[in-house]
Amino acid sequence: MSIEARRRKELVIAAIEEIGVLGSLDVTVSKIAKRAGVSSALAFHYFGDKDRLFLSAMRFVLKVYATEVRKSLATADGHHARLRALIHASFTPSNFCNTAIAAWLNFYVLAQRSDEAKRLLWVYQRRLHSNLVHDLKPLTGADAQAVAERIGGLIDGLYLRFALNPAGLNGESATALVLDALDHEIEAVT
Amino acid sequence: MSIEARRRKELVIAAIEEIGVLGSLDVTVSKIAKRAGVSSALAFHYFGDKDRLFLSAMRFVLKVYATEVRKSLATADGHHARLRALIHASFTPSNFCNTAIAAWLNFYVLAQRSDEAKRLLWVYQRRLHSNLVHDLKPLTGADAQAVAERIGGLIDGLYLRFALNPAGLNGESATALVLDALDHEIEAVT
DNA sequence: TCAGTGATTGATTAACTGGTCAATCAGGAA
DNA sequence: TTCCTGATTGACCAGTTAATCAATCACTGA
Repeated sequence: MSIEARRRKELVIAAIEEIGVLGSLDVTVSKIAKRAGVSSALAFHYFGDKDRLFLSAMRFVLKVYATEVRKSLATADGHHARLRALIHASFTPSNFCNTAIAAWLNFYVLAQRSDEAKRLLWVYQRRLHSNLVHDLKPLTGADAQAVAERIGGLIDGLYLRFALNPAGLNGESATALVLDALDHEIEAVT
Repeated sequence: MSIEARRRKELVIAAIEEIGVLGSLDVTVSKIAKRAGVSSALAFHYFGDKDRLFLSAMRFVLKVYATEVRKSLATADGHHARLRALIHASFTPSNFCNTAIAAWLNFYVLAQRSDEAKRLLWVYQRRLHSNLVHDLKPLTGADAQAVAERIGGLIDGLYLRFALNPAGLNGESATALVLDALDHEIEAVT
């Protein structure tokens, strides 16, 4: 791993942590750099400006999630199992933790003023949606679109509720909640 | 209406609008005051500091929502109708619009650093939850808690999705989506 | 008339922050 | 050695902003 790659990663992780601790995008480049053990000037050297550092942090979080999804799907056999895997991956500790969710919440705020941030979140939602639809279709037929909309929406909603009250929800209970919703949706169609 | 009450309301509404336009809490008191047609010093005179202005804005938004819910429930007869009214009220134009939702999203961010903001959102969630449970119990029995969790979560999730892409969703489609989820949940139990 | 009270503001300040830049440093190639 | 390139930084600046404050202004009750 080159020095540049390492520094970039360290800064990106520091940014996520700092956003997580502060709970907002109102973090200073200096604080981020200090957390990464370098000077703020180096952050500018590598990322150009603050927003590009934020966007890199976003890509990092979404990539972690995508990796989790891929890993989970690899071991799943059959449509129902794949749906379960998809839901399970959404509440894995690497995503469903304080820092990741605080950052994720703030990325929605960033998306209000950054088209690139909006695009990234959009890609995430579309991918989840099409994954859901793909395995829902054989089980629910024409209702797959609407069901996917509801399951996806519920997942996002639980993220939001976790952001407000991390103690009131954990990965397992959230997974169980969504799995039940899935079963009820499928049951209602058949 | 006293001058003080009028000014406070004007400033609160200006704050919500400004947050809506900027899409973040990174708004200046001066801009808010200018939007309200007064000087920034007056905002400090009435609210003491920026955070207390934000909290007042939050209370305002949540009160608008509560009013909508009360109005909607007043005309509903029977458990199922009350559930429909509850869901319908959540997607009324006065709540489910660009400015309100942008503000609402940022209140979740505010809650990351303000206990009072956290408490206010907590009250909102609890009230929705207990409202749902109250009318769900006769229809779903012991599952009422879990179903309410899912319906409430879905509503929040749709708010979030609207924040990202206001064009992809409107009040009617969102209402229909949640109503279908409700029907499927009830159907699955009976 | 006049004193008192709350509304209102322009001016000011102290602190902070994004971003720049010239200057050093370390290591490899020639 | 000498040169070059990328890593790294401390110092610095220009702009912004929350909060303060002394000073008006408008009105009311005695």
